[in-house]
Amino acid sequence: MNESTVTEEKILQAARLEFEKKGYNGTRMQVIADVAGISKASLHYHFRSKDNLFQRIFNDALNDYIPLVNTWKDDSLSWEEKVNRFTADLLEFVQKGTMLFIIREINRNPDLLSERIKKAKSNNSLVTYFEELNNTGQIRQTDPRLLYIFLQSICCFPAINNQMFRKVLRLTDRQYNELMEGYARAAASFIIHAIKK
Amino acid sequence: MNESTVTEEKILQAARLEFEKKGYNGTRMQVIADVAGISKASLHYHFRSKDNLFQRIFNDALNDYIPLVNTWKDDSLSWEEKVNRFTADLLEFVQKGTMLFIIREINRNPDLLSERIKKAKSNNSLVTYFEELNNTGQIRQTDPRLLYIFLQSICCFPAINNQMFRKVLRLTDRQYNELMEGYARAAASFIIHAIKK
DNA sequence: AATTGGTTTGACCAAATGGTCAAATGCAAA
DNA sequence: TTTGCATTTGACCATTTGGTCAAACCAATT
Repeated sequence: MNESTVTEEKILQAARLEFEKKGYNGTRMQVIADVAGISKASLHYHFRSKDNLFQRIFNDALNDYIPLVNTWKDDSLSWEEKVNRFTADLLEFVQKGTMLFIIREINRNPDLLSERIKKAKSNNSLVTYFEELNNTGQIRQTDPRLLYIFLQSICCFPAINNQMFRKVLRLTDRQYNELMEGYARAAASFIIHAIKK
Repeated sequence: MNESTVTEEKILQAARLEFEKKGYNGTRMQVIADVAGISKASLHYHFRSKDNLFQRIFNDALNDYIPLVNTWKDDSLSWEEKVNRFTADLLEFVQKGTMLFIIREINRNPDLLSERIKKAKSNNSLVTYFEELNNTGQIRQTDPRLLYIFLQSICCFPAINNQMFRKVLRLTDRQYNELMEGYARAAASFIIHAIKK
């Protein structure tokens, strides 16, 4: 890893931190430079502009997220086990705090998604999978698209809304962490009960 | 309604629009003034500062949201009917787009919630209600706090993440609206199946 | 008509902010 | 040692932005 790559790595790390915490509009190039331990001029040398740097960070985030939704085929697990694995995987990702970042920025500028989705695989594999379960009568008849939304909602929302949940439920950080400890399992169980015959 | 109140109403409406769409950091006082059809100086005459105006808008939003969670006692509906009403009420609110605003700003500055929650009623009425259902064995044993999170997630997340859902599910605006038409009922049904014995 | 008091505004200000540039620095090859 | 090239940086710039202020405006009262 040459010297330039090291600097750029430091920049990307700092930028990820700042953009995810403060959002595009709340982020200052000077702060990114400070956190990375370099000058603002150097920052602009490596990444031409704020938009440029942001694009990079945002795409990296999407790249971490999008593949998560495609873990439904290519193995012999039962659908219950697949739900278990999906909630576990998604919750682990979502806990990093990247989800609110993605949603916030997509909402600021919907075009951020448009290009990306166009070149994605043909169809949502979760939807296809549950359509099949529906057709073969293995689950209670449910619109697979709604199922997709329910799963995503239950997994993603707690991480996005944790400040509110913490306070409304009057939990200390410790108590909240304890509660979320078993969240993936509880969520999977909730979902499975909701759709099994 | 005197002349001054009219102006302030115009300002509040414009400010709500801007703050909800762009967030605190993305909002410009000049734009609020333009949308309200007055000068920036006049805007500052009525609301001392950006923070001041924002506080007002944010508190109004919270005031619309918080009471929604307390519709669980004081009537003779069955718990299934209460779930139905809750999802319907919450979804109606959430459709207005205020939810992402609230979450985004709380995340920017967690203190926005702290003061408010302290002077709220003693305990979350949904949690109390489902605790009772648990104790009297009317539903499948489930941590009522998790239940609270599940309900909120299923109702709130679609409105927050609609850009993503729309595109990932490859739906036109028309198709998406059709899908969301029956969302409240489908969500309630999903939840009821998940916890009934 | 003159006075008064609330309201509105154009002009202006200071600070913040993304971005540029020429000069300096360091380092490897010749 | 010198040359050449990538990297770094302090100084600087133009624009944006929240906020101020004195002067103008206007409706009601005297």
